[in-house]
Amino acid sequence: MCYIIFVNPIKFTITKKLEGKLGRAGTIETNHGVIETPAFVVVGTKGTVKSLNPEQVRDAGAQVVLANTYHLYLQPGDETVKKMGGLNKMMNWNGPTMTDSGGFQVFSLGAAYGKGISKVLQITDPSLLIPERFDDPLAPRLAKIGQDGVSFTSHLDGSVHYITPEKSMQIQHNLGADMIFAFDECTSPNEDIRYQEEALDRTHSWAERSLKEHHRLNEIESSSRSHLSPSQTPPQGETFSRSNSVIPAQAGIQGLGGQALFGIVQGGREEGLRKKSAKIISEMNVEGKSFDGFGIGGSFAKEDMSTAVKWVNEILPEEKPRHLLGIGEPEDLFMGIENGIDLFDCVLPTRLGRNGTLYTKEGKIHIMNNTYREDIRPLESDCECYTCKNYSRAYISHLFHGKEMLGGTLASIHNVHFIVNLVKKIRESIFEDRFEEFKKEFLEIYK
RNA sequence: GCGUAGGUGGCGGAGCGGUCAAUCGCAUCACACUGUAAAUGUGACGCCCUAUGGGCUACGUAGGUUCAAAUCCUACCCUACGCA
Repeated sequence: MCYIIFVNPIKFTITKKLEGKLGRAGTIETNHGVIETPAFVVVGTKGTVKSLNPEQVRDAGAQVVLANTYHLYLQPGDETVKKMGGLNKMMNWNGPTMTDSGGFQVFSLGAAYGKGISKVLQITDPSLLIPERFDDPLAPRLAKIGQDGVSFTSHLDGSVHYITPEKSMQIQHNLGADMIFAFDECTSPNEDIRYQEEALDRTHSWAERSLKEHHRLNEIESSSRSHLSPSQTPPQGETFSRSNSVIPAQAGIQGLGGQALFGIVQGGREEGLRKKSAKIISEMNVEGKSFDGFGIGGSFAKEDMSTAVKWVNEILPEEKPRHLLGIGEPEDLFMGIENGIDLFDCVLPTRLGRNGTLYTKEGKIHIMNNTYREDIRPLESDCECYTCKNYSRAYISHLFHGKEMLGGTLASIHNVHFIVNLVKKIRESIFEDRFEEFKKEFLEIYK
C-alpha cells in the first residue's frame, strides 16, 4: 500500500508582478483545484452561498468559497458536518474552500453588537473617531472575551459556548476546508490604543496556540491515515471522486493535502501595531511549523485601509498568499491588489443582491427604484452572466416587489459574477501590463 | 322593509370630547449594507411654506351641541350580516 506523503497543504506560485508595487498575480494550488490569484472568495457562511446552488456559484465564475466556523459549529455542528463527509461533500462544492475562524464574531457579536459598527466605517476624517470605553460591562453583547478564549451566547437559542483557539482549530479540522484561519480578535477603530495593544497581544497568543493545535491535529490525522485500509473511506483533504456531482470533480494535485493555516495580522489603525503584528505573525514558528498564508483583519475607517494593507504587506513574506478579510467594494479590490493582496472575501455581492442593490459598471443601482419597473433592458447589456443573458430589469424589479425568492438569486448571480469577474479582469490587466490604465478606466466610469 | 354592526389617510385596522394630521400593519418612495445576529435595517409617507417652526384642508354627507368633535346629538347616504 502506498500513500503520498503530504509536504504542503497548498502551493503558491507568483507568475507576474506589478511593477513598482507590491501587487502580484499567480496561482494557489489546493487539493480541490487551482485558484488563479488575485481572486475573490465568495462567502458561504453556513455552508451555502445564500440563494445560490453550487452550479450557479461556479457558473458565476467563483473559484473558492469561504464558510464560517462559529456558524457551522452552532448549526448543524462540526461533528455533523464531518459525518456528512466534510464541508465540500456536504455542500456539493468540489472546488477549493476556506473557513473563517470565528474571530470576526468576537467582534460582530461582541464590541460591535447592536452599535451599527461594521467592517468598514464611512468616516471622512479618521481623526474624528471617538475612542469609546472598551470594557463597558453594561453594553449588551453576545460575545465576551475571557481568560483564554471567548464566551459566546448563541443568537439561535441563547446557549453559551466557550471558543478557544484550540477549539476553533478542532472545529475547522472537522469542517475540513483547504485553507483555514487562526482564531483572532477583530477590533474596531473606535477602540483606544491601549485596548488595541492588549487585543493584539491576545491575537498573537491565540495565533501561536492555533498553530500549535493545528499541527497537533495534523499529526493525529496523518497517523490515522497511515492505518487506513484501501476499502475505507479516504480521509478529508484527499481527493475522492463524486460521480453524483453535477460539476465534474477536479483532479487533486499530487503531493498536496491536509489543511493550510493562515495567521491573521491585526493592529487597528496604528502603524506601529500593524507592523509589529505583521512581523510577529510572519515569523511565528512552533516546532518548525509556520503559517501557510496570512490574513489581514480588522475593522477599518475607509481611508485607513490602504495604508494598513501596505504597512503589512511590505513585511509579510512574498512567497505566501495574503488574504484581505471581509473586503470587497470595487475600489477596495484595486487598492488591495496593487498593495499585494492575493485573496479577498466579502458578503457584499450576495447581501446587496438579496437586498436589491445591483452592481453595474456605472455604479450600483437599486432595482426596487421606480425607474426600473418598466425597464426592459438587462442589468448590463454586455454582461455574460445568466441573469443578464436571460432577464430584464423590469422582471427582476417585479420579483423584488413581489418578494419572490428568484429575485435574490438572480441578483446574487449577477453581483457575484460582477465582482469575481472584476478581480479576474484586474488579474488579466496585470499580465497585460495595463493595471493602471484599467484601474483608471474602470473607476472613472464606476465613480 | 325591519333588526344588528359599521363607515377613519392607497388598503387593512386603532382611536371614541382636548396632549389627533390621527397608534400599528401592509403597500408606496428613498437610503444603507464590506472575514453574514441580515431574503435585513433606517427614514419619509394629507397639502403648502421664509420649514428642529408655521399655515391650510381632513376621520361617509349635511346640520347641531360645546371654549374645544374623528370622538356627543339629529337627519340623510352607503356597506355587511340576520329576519321578512
